[in-house]
Amino acid sequence: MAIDKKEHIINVAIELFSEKGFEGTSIRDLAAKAAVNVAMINYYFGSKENLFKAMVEYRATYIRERLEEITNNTKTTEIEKLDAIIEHYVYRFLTHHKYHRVIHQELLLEQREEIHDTIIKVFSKNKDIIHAIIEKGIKRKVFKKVDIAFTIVTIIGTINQATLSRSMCSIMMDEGKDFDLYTDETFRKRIVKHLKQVIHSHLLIEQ
Amino acid sequence: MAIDKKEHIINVAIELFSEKGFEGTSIRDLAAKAAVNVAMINYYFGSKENLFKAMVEYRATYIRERLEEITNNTKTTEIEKLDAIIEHYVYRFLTHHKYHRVIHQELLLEQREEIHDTIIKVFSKNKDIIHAIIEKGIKRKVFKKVDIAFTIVTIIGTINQATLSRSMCSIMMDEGKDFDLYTDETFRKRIVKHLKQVIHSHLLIEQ
DNA sequence: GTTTAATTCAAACATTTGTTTAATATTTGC
DNA sequence: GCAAATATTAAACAAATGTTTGAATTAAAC
Repeated sequence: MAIDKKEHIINVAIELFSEKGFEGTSIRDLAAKAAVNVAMINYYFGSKENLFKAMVEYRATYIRERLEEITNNTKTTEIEKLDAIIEHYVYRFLTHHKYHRVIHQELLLEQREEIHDTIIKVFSKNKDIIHAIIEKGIKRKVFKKVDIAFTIVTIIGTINQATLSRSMCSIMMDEGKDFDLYTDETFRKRIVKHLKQVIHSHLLIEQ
Repeated sequence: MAIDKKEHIINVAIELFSEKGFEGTSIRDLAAKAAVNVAMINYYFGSKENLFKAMVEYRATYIRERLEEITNNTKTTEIEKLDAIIEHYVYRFLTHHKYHRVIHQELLLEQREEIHDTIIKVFSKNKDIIHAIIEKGIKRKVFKKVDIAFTIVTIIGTINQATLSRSMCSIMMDEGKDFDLYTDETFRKRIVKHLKQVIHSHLLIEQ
């Protein structure tokens, strides 16, 4: 019962923080939208900042499992692994775009140290996994000797740029305001296709 | 005299908004850091939001001029134009990273409609310029038939990802906290080299 | 069914917020 | 050098902020 309510508050927090930012969202906004009393948030989480922490940790490592699954599959080549990673990242960023927007904002602001560190740690581990795959591809001479760090920057940066801002996306796609990128299947496939193409021609020695 | 002071306040605003966000920065913080009376900000700009507007417009079109210069140069090929654009963007994002961080944040939040529209319009025009160059390259059959919109997303996304967050960058580069990416020349050259490489192999038909 | 613990609530708390005021100081135009 | 406009200030304003309180309600334990 209590857990359900906590989860409900966290989900409302994701919604509001992603729209208005952490400082832009008041406890009263939050309580109203979650249909609970203002005092409940402090009762459950202790403080607004602790709610934020709980929110961040709520989904912190949910990408990792899939990344490790992909890495540990011995039947796939390096480029197939990267393809799978691209597909998974795009899918996750689109379905959980609000959560990722909050995380992204906090990463930029570097205000709340503890939260920032949590995000950094999660990201760092995921980076290492991708790094290892590209490194192996280079060693096996199926990949060119590229700048691995920036190759990852391009993958994540492209996905972030395409999914984080609705209006930015509308401009890019020359789409109207009614177009919902977060549920549009052809849009998702278009990012994936493009990004795979970029990474393939960037990495593969012969194509 | 008045203009100098206005400019000074705007520069302090860029500094603080980029660190703490718009809602996270109080007029009193701002006044203290700018060493002016709190009332001066409303005296000069009317309101906190108007200061924000003034700040956004302050440098709104400063990239455009160079973009048009690059386009209008009849002696360069399409790929040379793109190379010049990449160099310029990276340079500008690094030297004015605080301003760009503020703009980026506002683009994500979509809170203040008027400001958001200004940013969108500026960005949209710049996009059109780059779009036209790639389109011409495709027509002239020196470029592959790529997804133009997402190619621009990759360019801007890579630069954003590499320059917007200091800590994100530190992870990526495996550098310590003392490393200052915004002034490091070899870092700048490394982004440019990587991004040119990515775009070349993505676009050019024979290399 | 009573006692104990957990939950919910409206109200109050002390700060902080953006903004305005009205008095004072400074600069400008002549 | 004087009048009018501009700039600067400390103080006050009302509204909003995160948090706490203490009583009331509900659930759990025995």
